[in-house]
Amino acid sequence: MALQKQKPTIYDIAKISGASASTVSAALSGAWKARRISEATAKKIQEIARNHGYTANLQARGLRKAKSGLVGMILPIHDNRFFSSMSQSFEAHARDRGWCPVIVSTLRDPEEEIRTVETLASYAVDSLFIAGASNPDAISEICSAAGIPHIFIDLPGKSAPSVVSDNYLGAEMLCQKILDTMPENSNPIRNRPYFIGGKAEDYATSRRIEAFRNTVKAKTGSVDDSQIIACGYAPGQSFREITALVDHLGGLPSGLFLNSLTAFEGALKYFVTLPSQAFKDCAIGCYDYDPFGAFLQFPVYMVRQNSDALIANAYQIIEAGTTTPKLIKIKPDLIPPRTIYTGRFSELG
Amino acid sequence: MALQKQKPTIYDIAKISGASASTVSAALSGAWKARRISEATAKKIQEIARNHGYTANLQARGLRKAKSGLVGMILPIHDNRFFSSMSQSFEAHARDRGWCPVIVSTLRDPEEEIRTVETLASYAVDSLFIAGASNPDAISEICSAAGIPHIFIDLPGKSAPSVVSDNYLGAEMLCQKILDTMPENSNPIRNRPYFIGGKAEDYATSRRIEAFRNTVKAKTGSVDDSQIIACGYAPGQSFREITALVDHLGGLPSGLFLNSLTAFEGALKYFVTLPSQAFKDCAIGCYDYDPFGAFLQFPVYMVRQNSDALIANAYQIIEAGTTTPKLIKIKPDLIPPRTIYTGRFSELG
DNA sequence: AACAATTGCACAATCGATATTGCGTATCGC
DNA sequence: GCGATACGCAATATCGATTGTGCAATTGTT
Repeated sequence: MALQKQKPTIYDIAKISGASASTVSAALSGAWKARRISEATAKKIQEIARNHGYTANLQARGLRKAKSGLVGMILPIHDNRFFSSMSQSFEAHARDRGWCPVIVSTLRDPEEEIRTVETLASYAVDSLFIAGASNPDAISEICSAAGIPHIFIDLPGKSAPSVVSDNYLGAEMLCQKILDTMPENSNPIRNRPYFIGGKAEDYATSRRIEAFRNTVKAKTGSVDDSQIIACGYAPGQSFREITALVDHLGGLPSGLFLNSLTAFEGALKYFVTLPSQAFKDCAIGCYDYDPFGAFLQFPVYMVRQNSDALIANAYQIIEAGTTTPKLIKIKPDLIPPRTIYTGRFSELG
Repeated sequence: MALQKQKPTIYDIAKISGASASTVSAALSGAWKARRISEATAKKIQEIARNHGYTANLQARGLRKAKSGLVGMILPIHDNRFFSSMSQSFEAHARDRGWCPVIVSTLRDPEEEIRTVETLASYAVDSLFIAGASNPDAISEICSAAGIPHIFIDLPGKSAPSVVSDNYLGAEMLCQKILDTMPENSNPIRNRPYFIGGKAEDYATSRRIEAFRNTVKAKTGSVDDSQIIACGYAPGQSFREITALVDHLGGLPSGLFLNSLTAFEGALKYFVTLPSQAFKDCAIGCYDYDPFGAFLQFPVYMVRQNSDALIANAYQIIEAGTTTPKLIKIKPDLIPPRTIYTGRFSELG
């Protein structure tokens, strides 16, 4: 058991089989035909390798081939339905291609982003998927310098291809629903929808804010800056902002556009302090989908970004070898209240 | 820009600085003091390296040192609050130590598990955290053969240390709450709690089933096997089982112990087809916590496993160098309905 | 039978870093 | 003033795989 016999290398297998290391390598890598190794020799070596539990040292291979077999993805946070379902898709596609996925979250910290990209570059990831970065250009530069094909998900990079959700469309649909279902409120400052969460500088959020503005303006004639509270993504922030808002308005506004699941979580943290009927006069929508969010004590329209389509398209582009800027938009879906979408992994888990 | 100058290596830096590669290595790795390189030389080399954008090739380093700087974790699925918050903790702890986290999900497929562990071993991960594996012994064997320190999370391994949730205690607390809040039902086969989800063979589930049995028996005098429906973790499964159950009982039972968030999701998919008042006469509890699950149209008691404590303890054990079997139990928390726990990352996201 | 072509494989260089060894020079002790 | 340390660094082997090259032995050609 505890025999510290190291893992066998091609040299061990070579010794045992009587062949040379290069022959072993060829036999095991599948290159034996091209290298004119006889089938008998190849089979024999493969058999011996199997019996001795040989597995390749992927660091050595990676060093030699200047490739690693790793595909990297960076995202803001794991602990979120949107991103974790992206992880799931990312992994499934990687697996299909025999690659090993490395998913790292950067907590939306620009420095952490850079550090992470550099680390992944040092491990020679063969390509990098970047979701929700705050400084795409700096990342592109590092990747380009290291010769790493990369692609941006859900934010357009200036110097690499991108696959984004159609944030304008999604926000427009959601906003329209909020406006349509918004109850009349006698208090004018409460009788209008509010946008909560996200960072105005972020591409996705900026598109959504634009849609919010336009849609609300078209319906109600005007939008005040105070209706847009881009307080970041953290639950703690939105909790504080909503608390303050309700305090200021003297109650919930008649419409709430929650810009992310995390913002929604923060809102929820406040909502639980309210009596149940408090939600009667507020139409609530959330950009991003969570099955549990779809069945709360109040109806919620949610926008489900098609994370699998985002990822699938990104893989296609990467595999096609495209490195020039290019923008693909994926249409999100508006999910009505009480709709449980369990996705392509509903038979797993 | 597009100058295909490869990333500089220590040899490039050596040439530029006039020093030898080994000196460059020492200067950059921080080992220069121990290797009696003068501070002046070291500083000069570091400066040059910085100016030329040198970063170490971690594959080469890994090959040479027979270490990779990678820490692996395998888990069943990303797209789940319990596991994704484990990922978040796992990563944070890895970062604190300067390690690079590699998190891979195996979809509870035993073969995939083995393949994944072998792949990670081939990349020479320095240690491996195994959460929710279906065949711990096989994994242990591979790791031991490869000399990889490993630890099991939430299931006890026979040949390596483990950190587990106190599943019995958690299930007991949850079950007690369900029994306490369970409404009286005139129909005897509906007037009892049902346990839904999970695999009876799995350690965690088996402990929970035991607690369920004992607690229910203590309260009601008996438990029938039909009350325990360990139909797996997939939402699709629990959806079908609950549909069939309600069909068979002629309505919801008076208590439901949902054994995982995924089982809960499946239940939800059925619940949305029911009228709102259907839940009045059913006490529902879920093992595992989701903030959105805490505020549904019906009250739900949830058990929050302390994923951060699980991970933190696991890191401690790994760092202490413990490789012998050992079992640490972490107490889970019972979270009442309408309680939004946003965790240690509530200021992020 | 002489020569060419093919087959089957071994040898050695290489990837980029680290670790061991050793050599010349400066400093020290007495 | 001469050997003993200490110092500062270069050379070199090494990690385990891949790959270009070359050399026998076999097969084929006329």
